Amino acid sequence: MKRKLTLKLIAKELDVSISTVSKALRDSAEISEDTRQKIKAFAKLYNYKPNNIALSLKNRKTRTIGIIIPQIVHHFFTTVIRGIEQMAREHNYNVIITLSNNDFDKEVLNMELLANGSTDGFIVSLAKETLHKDDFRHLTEAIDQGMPVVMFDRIVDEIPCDKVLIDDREGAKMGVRHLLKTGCRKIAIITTEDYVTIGRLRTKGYIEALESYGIKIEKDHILKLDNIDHCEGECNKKIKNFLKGKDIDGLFTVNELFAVTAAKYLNEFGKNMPNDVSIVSFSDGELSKHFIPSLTTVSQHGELMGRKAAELLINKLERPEDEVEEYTTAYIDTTLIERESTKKIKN
Amino acid sequence: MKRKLTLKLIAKELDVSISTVSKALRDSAEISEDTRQKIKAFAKLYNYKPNNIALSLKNRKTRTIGIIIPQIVHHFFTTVIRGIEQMAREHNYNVIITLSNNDFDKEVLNMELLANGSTDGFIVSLAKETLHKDDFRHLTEAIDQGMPVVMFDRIVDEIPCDKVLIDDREGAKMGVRHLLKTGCRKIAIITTEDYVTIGRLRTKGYIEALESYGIKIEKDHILKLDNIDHCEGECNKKIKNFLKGKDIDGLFTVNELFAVTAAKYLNEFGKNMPNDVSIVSFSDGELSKHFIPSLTTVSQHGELMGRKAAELLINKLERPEDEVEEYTTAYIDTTLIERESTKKIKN
DNA sequence: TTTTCCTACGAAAACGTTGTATTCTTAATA
DNA sequence: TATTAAGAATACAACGTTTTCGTAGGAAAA
Repeated sequence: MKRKLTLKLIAKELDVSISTVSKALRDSAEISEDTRQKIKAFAKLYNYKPNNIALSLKNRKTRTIGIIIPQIVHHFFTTVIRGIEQMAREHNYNVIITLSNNDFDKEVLNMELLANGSTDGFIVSLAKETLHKDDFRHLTEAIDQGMPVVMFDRIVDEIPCDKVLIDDREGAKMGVRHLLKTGCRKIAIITTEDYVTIGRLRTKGYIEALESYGIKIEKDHILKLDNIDHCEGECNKKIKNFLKGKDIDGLFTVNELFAVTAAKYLNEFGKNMPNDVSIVSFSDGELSKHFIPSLTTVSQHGELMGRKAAELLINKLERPEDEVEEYTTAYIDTTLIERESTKKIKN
Repeated sequence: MKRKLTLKLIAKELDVSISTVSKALRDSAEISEDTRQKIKAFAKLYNYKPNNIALSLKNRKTRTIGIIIPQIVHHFFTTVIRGIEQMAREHNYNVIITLSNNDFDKEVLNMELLANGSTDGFIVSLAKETLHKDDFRHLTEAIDQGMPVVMFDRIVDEIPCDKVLIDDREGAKMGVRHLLKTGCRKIAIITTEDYVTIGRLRTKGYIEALESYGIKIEKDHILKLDNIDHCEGECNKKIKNFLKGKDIDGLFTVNELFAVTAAKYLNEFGKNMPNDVSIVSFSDGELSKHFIPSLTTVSQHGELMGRKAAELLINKLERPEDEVEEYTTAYIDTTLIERESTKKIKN
């Protein structure tokens, strides 16, 4: 349990000053070849590594990116994290992840904690409760203090900062259009209440797609659920009731979970997929891929979002002091991944 | 873009010394009631928060736990992280997560990086490549330097440190026994090569369960695959060939992915689950829950593992200097979660 | 011999804290 | 009146770096 090696210890050991050691290790020309070699050899032998914390303090830079997300047991978020991590690593940044559990207070706490010197900037996806509460002081405060912030996925328009989004409206439109192209005309949607931005936008895309085909929107073809991340008990029941005896030939859902839950009940009702009912789901994940039938999805490319978010943040962190403030909103393209839950398009 | 408030700034503003400010804020009796109130009011007004980095440097403690895992897009690992995060938060610790991508070099790099003052200790699940290479110098080095290390799930016995495991052998035994109890007698297993500890142990459990029922082990009932985390292309083919025309009535797999992949082919071969073939899979996740039929699984309670790992680490971090070194290996119980892919036990 | 200029190193400050030691008042005691 | 005690504030060192500035000593130039 020996103490970590520091410049001071090396200096004492080799009987030179701390400055000399520091300079030698950084290959300063001020130090003679001899001394430099001696010091470097010693440092290497005993595996000296500069202390990160001390460096952070000195440079007032941590080279650390803070991520604040609602939850981690969630395929989409993990892919985003993977993207962020990649990009960060490529630029020699570290990553700290904190979870808000969709809780407003915890989100605020996490931000304060990370803002106290631990990170140089944030990548945030807002907690459901925060969106609901419409209280963003913690964000504006961080920004005011000069902390660059990048929001992704669950964002709020008013905050002046970089944003990374997918075009939820376009994505949903593409998904629903695919159902239309394969011949579906009675298409239902399972989505979220409107205060969840992504749910609202995806619903909008659904509506626009139908309208572009001149199809009237039926209110009872739309099911809005409370939560976008879980679906248990009550939620299951709502989906079951919604589908029971409904005369539809297509279903669009804003996430995988709603899709597989719906599929389960459709199965029970003796419907065949894709022949009786075709399904397209937003969010491409493990469930869609391995479900039987495998689900056609609108992939949101979380990894790319993560990479983009990290890129924007790093740009901000490394821009020259005097550069003018400018905020970007980047859109990541969605892709339709065709699988077994939809019919082939006829030529 | 105003500068962050520091003790120094407050001191200048209120025309007192830095020490006075520090003491006032920490409610030292040395400072008069008057001054104390004045300083605290000012600090509160301008939302002063002590700088974490400076504190870390001063205390030579970061109150940060480093997590090093092979990958994050993985349900089990995310549940473990959630557990660690919970426990950490409860004890006022932060969490830094780094990914090795199952790459030995990256694992070493991450450890070195985090060891340079960023964290007080590690929670590690080893990269596949590390296990394969059998090179653990980075671990022993960290431990030698006084960094507490806790390993979980993908561990190696020789390293002296705390460990959190599930009893893979027992868990597999329980799963296979369940198949036996529901009447299966011709049970196959899809597992990994033996150098993956968890695969080896689960295979062992499978064998022991069969032996306890006096059933002979058939070599061609055992399929060993290379990778435990992915299953694509080549791997799919192997599973398909393995199952094709095989006369079995039960199947045990060491993870969900193998299970659903197998289920897909069994479906294709016209087998009904659970009537023709029953399936039990290790690792309880989203796939098992939502698959049709939903899968009976051996749940490994990742969250509990995470909590336990964090608890062990925090204990080490906060034990008195002179306490004797002692290493614990904690076992987290597995649970059988009965679903639709197995038959009911007859009374 | 004196001055100038390198070379090779060291001292010290700074980053933001905290805790120990010290100083300076003022009031109480002998 | 001189001494002491307390109360209230400050100085300083330390955590581990980097960097600016300073300087000793010797060689070259005048």
